[in-house]
Amino acid sequence: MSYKPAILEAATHLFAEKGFKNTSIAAISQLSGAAEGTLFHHFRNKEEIFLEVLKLARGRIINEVDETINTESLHSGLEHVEAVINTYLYLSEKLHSEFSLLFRGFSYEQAKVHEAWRNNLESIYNCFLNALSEGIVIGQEDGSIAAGISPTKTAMIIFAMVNGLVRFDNSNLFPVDSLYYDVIKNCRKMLT
Amino acid sequence: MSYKPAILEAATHLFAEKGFKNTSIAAISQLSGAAEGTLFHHFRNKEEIFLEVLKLARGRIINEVDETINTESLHSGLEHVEAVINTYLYLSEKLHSEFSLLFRGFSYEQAKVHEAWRNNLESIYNCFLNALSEGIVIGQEDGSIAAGISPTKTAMIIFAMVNGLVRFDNSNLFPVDSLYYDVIKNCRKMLT
DNA sequence: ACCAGGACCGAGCAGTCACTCGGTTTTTAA
DNA sequence: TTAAAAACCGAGTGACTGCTCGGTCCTGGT
Repeated sequence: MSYKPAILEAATHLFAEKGFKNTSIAAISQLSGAAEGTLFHHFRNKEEIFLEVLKLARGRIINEVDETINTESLHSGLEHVEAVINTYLYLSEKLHSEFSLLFRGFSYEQAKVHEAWRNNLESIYNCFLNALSEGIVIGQEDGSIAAGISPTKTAMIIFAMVNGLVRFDNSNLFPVDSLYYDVIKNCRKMLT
Repeated sequence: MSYKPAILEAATHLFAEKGFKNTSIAAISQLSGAAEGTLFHHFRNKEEIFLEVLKLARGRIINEVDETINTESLHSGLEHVEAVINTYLYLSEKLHSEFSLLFRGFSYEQAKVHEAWRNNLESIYNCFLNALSEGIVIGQEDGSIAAGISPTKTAMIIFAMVNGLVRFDNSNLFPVDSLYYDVIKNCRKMLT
């Protein structure tokens, strides 16, 4: 057996809670049970640990999205869009740590230096954005969504809304559990 | 003359770009031109510098909001809401660094330790949230906004949307300049 | 002219950090 | 059974951190 999975699990939680700089190798070592030297046996440096954590999170999130959306039987484009939103809200609770990683800001500078980090984050965002705009296109074909609106622009706006709310909740700024129904309701207003 | 303003200005930019932990006293000293010792003559420690930076940002933002909204002549609640949104979009560019500070996540843990930090952030958010829900209430009285909706809930949803978009832009994730008109349009759909 | 007090300085301190390295233990495969 | 490989260990290292402290410089009031 190897400590690698335990290290990644511990690192996921610590990076999510405290951020990259605020998480020390010593802390990951302690939480995972592996000695500090062992961390550097499995990973070249701290940044590589973070990259692997991001990859893992991306895999988990995208996997769940594909599964949830493809499993459900959707009868219209509007239902498709609503399913994506519900999935996002559902996953933000189920994969709390992974979403916290998403929400930790990566400034322009950091992203330029660590392009690999940003690529992982972007592909998670794009997964949802694409699913939303696909749903809108389908909806415009079957008539469940108004024809005049731009799929990509509206997808971005809806995503910003849902993402913004989840972020409030995730960072304990405002409680938003009671708003989930209102979100769907308002999206319907925007789309029909 | 005192280095205090220069220190706060330098700290604002560095904290906004790199975050608290990633900004060193040495860096603030270098950018401001003041010696390291001088920083600790004006401030007790690094955390106090950050707190003063937050206070300054809050003052600037809230001041601008009051000015902009009170100056404009608004004929309906709907116009009031739209003015708040436009102000937010406008300020996010004008006070770019200050907004970056807003967007840097403060996890539950950090916020518990540094309650004063969170209070400043919350009061900025509440400034916009209150302005939005006030506008909705006014709009429901004068008939420009539908009666059925909840002011506080809808204010939160609209704010999440606008805030989410600005955050995308601010952290260079997606360019959203072309979406500003669509934001207003979609808000109108939600409110009428 | 003098002095008190605030502004300013930067070498130095103790602590923390990511990371290395020489070594032991465990696993794997022949 | 044995030997190579992989996993693991933790004391040690140098770079960096926030912060202190003894001192100089500048300014305004008398």
